[in-house]
Amino acid sequence: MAVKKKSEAPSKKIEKTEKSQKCRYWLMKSEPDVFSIFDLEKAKNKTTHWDGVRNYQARNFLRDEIKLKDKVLYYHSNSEPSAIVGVAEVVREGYPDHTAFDENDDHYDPKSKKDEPTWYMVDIKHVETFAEPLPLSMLKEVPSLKNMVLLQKGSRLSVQPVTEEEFEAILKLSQKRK
DNA sequence: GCCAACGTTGGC
DNA sequence: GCCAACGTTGGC
Repeated sequence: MAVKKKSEAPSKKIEKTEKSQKCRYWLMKSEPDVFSIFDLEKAKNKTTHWDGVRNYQARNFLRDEIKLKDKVLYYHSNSEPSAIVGVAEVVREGYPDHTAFDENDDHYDPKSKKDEPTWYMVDIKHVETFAEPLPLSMLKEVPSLKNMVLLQKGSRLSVQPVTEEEFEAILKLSQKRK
């Protein structure tokens, strides 16, 4: 090729001074009949796009707040039992949810235009599946989790924030159950 | 399958 | 802008 190769940067010291932006934590719900954590494990690169969210509050998180490397608790809703079943990681930040443009898709939304999309999604990659799911009934018994969005009465946000403390407490619970 | 809690739509 | 009617979510 005629293109001249750019010379390497003279030094790599940037890496050391690079600030490690603290990651945030989220919980995403999925009905296991539709897409379970096992489906995520089996997916190509163990990765999927989180399409089909049609709620504005959740959309705002997907579009504006969820960043690369953020950790995600994977929750099985409408399940027996409903439970947190594992962890995933964000590998692509918010971009338009193309299923909204597809007339044949269940989540088609004629109001969403390609040049001004209403709905967004992120890509997440499987990190771990808990040895034992952590059922809702059990989470409700844990004092340090009482403020979790998931556990609030009437809460049905399918993409919701989780505090670092809550996230750590849940990992610990999972360790204990092994 | 029931139903409470939410979110959205649309008439006024 | 109000609010009734309707549709959806999701636990049980």
